[in-house]
Amino acid sequence: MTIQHDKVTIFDVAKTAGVSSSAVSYALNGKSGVSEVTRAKVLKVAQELGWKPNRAAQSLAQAKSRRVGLIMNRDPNLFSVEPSMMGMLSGFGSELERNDYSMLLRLAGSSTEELSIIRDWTATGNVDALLLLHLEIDDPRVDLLTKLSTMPALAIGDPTLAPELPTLHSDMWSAAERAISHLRRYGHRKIARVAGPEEIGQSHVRNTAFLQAAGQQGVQYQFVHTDYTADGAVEATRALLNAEEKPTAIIYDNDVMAMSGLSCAQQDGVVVPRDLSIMAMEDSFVCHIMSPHITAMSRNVTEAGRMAANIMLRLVEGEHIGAVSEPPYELIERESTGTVPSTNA
Amino acid sequence: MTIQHDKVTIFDVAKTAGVSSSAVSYALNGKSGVSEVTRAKVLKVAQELGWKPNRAAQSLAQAKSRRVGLIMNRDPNLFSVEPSMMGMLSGFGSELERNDYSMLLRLAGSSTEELSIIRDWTATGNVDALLLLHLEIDDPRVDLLTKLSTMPALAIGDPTLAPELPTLHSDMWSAAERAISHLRRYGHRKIARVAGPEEIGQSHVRNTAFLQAAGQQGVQYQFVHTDYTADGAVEATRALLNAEEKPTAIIYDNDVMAMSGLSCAQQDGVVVPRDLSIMAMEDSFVCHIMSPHITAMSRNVTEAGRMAANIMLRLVEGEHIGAVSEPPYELIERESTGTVPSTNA
DNA sequence: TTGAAAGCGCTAACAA
DNA sequence: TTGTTAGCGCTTTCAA
Repeated sequence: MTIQHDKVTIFDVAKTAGVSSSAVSYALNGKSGVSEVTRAKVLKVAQELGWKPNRAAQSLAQAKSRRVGLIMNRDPNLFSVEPSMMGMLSGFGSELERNDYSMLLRLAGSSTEELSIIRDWTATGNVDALLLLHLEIDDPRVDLLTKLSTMPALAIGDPTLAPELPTLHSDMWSAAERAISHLRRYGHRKIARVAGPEEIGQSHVRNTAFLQAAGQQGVQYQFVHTDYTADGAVEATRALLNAEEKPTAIIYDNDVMAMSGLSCAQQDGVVVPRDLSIMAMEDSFVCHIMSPHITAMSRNVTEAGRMAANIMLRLVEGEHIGAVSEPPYELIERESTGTVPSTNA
Repeated sequence: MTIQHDKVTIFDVAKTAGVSSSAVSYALNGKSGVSEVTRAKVLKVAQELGWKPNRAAQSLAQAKSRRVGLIMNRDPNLFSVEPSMMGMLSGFGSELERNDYSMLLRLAGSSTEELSIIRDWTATGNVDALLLLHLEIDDPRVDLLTKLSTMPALAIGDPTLAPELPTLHSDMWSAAERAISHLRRYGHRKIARVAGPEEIGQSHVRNTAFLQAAGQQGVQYQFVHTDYTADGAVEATRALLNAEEKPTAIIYDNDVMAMSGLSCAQQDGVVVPRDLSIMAMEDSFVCHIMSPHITAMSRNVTEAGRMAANIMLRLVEGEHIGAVSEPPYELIERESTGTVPSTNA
């Protein structure tokens, strides 16, 4: 009915409700200090006038922006191709949404640029906290943030990669243990793993986790690093299969799987002999190609995103948080869809 | 040297520079009304103190946020899988970066939610303008925004899909004309096209563009819609090949190509007979499989992103802008890489 | 060219 | 429980 067009402020609401502006503020923020009657009246009027808080004013008065920062590295691949990234973002974003927070996104062309964005944010108050993705070994962002120590930040990755920062990570040690024992149960004793680039922190963490798990379970284990190309993954696979200690099962890190565009079907049809088992971490597959079986070792990325959001909200509240663990990987066996082609290389 | 830690404001700068706060403001914003001597002094002091403007205060005073809004539909696929999306975002973001703007990102779980986010933004001043992606036919967002008319918005897509809004689009008519004449030059007279979902605005625009181009050049033409799955694309291809008027060339819309994970190689190896030419719009391929030729009909998505950013900046300045056209598609012929496998279905 | 001061819209401390 | 008022940090008008 009363569709106002120009900026309706808290004073407009106060006036038409016949109360003071502070009463309005209290009422609308659900704070005490105002009677239920006034609160109801204020809410009704605010609704009718279509009032919404001016975010800039709110931010200024409260020294809080209700925004969290996200820096996208110029290489869009890291965001676009890795499916877990978007899954996380989806959980992350929807949880922020529920709490009336939003994400501020900026683009960095280099590590230096990224650092200067972080500096900018800590000085301008443009965000309340920030999310650190794709941790690397000796990551300069981690350094900077622990040094500044004034901007809450959550790093997604193993605690060892960001010792002083709150982190959210999936328990690679238990995942590796279970992956290996799963393959072992199917009779495999020589297992290899195709890992992502060496400088990616996650690859490194997995290296040691798998090494230990394999050692404990007494299976032979080797790994090889690749870049994020299909050719690289194929190359690595060939190298493993031509080696003397040829593995009977190969585990592919999920990022390799995703970035290089490999899939079980392609592996079967194009590169990999039919009697080879393939296991990929996180969102991908374990294929037992001789039997119509697919087993997925899967990470709940959406839930991880939600957890990340909630941790950040608590960080903004000033809470101190250390290393948090995601829900454990799930091992899912199911029938193959049967779309695996029967061709071979 | 003088590393201040707590908030350094414009007054701190003014005091240590021995001038007034307004002088500082003028100096730092490059405005006239202050002598070069003072300006230099102020800049030096500000630098030393590590001053940066508080964004909330700036936004409040100027009624400008230096942010543009982006709403991500809950379906992360639309963002993650379609490669042109991230390419655009990259160009868009870097151009914003140069202008000291950033992107505010929110997640919508439904169309209704998306609309309410738009309403929220127009009321709270949280963004200065917004970018509309993935236009649909009779898009409710277009309706809402033309009705509100207070929030500048740029729609990415054909002007016919958002008649009242500024739009940025690639010229499908000329692209279709060139695609068809290209295939025609290779002797094709029966051409088919595998399009994306019917409700996607872009599919619709292409339908009519290709129909017209084919009519003008006197070639037979048909199209079929698919969903964004590999199976759907394969299904559609089969249907076309089993039809009476079997085409000798099939054009795949780039989004189908990207979303369904098809590639020239797969087409050759898995689904499509070897004597079939494949053409995909935008970032993908025309394969002349009998000869070692690949032709790409490619859209410069990064440049499109940059253009989008600059248009938005002008919109924020109050400029009136109508339909803008991206640089035309480029037709690139090159040698095949030779990785196309020789297997067949 | 300068400086003082009045906003911008909201929050929160303080009085009434 | 209320209303008044002083900030939050910056921009910008207006006098000096």
